[in-house]
Amino acid sequence: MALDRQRIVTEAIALLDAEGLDGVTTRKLATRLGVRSPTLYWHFPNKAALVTAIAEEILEEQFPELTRPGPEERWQDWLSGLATRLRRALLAHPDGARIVSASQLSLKMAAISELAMSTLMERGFALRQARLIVLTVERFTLGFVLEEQWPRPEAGSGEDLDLAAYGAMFPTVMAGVTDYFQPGRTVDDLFQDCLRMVIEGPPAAP
Amino acid sequence: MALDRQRIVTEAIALLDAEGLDGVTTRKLATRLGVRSPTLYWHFPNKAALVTAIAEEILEEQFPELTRPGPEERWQDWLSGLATRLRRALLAHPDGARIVSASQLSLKMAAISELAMSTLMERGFALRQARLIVLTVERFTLGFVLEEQWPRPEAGSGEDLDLAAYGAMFPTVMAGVTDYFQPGRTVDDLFQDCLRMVIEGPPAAP
DNA sequence: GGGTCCTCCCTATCAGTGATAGAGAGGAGC
DNA sequence: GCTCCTCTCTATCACTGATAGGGAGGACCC
Repeated sequence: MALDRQRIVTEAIALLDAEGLDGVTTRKLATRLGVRSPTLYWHFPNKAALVTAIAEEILEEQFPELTRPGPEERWQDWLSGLATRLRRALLAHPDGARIVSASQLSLKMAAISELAMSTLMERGFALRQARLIVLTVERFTLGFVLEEQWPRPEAGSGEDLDLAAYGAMFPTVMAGVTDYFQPGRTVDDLFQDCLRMVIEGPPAAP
Repeated sequence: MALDRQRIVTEAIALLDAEGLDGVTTRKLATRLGVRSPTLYWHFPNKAALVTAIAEEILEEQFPELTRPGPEERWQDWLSGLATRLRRALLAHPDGARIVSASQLSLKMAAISELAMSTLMERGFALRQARLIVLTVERFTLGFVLEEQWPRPEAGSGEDLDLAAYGAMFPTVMAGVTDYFQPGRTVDDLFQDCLRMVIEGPPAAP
């Protein structure tokens, strides 16, 4: 099987799923491809370019095509769905947010921005407003998933002890966390609630 | 001069300022301190702990003390100021956002959250609402600066060419950028505008 | 005073990383 | 048949974070 960019990226993502971003080394990837590591440098100028290609692929998986809202659909709901798909893309692979945030000038990301901004303008927003809204939603989503994705589950160590001390020092934060995740709520709900605040606005100030 | 954590962190930040996060290696840092690199491992268990300490120091610089709003101050203005200080902290050193986002369980960050949430609750917000607002503002700010801070200015290469192609593919995005940075506007204004949207709510939907 | 422990820094060394130089196999096209 | 081009190889670099284990020197106790 010939070695081309697409096959390299596909295998890189498999390796990423297995070992996380830090596990994606040129040697391990080459071994998986039945090849020696310098070979990769014929297809990619350096590792950063490879990571960028991975980022594009991750986005592509979740956005095979970009669709505008239906005529009856509220722009708020449509934009919220777009952000949710973006988050899903970032969550679909370990360190997804780190990877996408490290990839500069992503074409797919730009295409998403283009779609969102032009859609908002069709709905009557001025250029500047459209840009503000889209930028805010995108960067919030990235920041959210970045923190959400941090601690690769490596349980075992003294976790409760830290949590107890933490709760003593920051009672309100602690109360907020435990209050929030009470019945069947998940981080997904948290994201949706925050996203709604960004898009629809915060609750009336008391 | 005795070597202690504080002196190591101070010198690490000087090195960070000079060479960026990737330039902060144990050897370079040790050389600056007049010491050999394994010595650092007596003071820090590993490099991640060092980076976390750097993150705490970066936040500490900008938040030597945490102050609540005055009785007449709108919570929106106070919270906006808090986020602005957070952004300033992240921007004060190269890769600041990367560093802080990579540091897990930052105590200073938790202290900031605690202050913000309890302040909002004093102003009448329910626990859950306070948490949503604070979380959203924090993660948005992190995401914003993370992207803002990306391209370490390394000009020279074919930059205009890319921009031209970019503009052809994504006209609305391009128009938004050029429209925005017209007269004396800067990224600071962009951040403030986005932040206002998060805190005060988006403009009335057309 | 003498012994013992602890703190702090050292030398030597490891495995692993991204990356480059330069050789060579093998097919395409003239 | 020759030449070029595409692709992969071996060999090697400079560096990285990290560990093992030794030793100087002060603190502290008998």
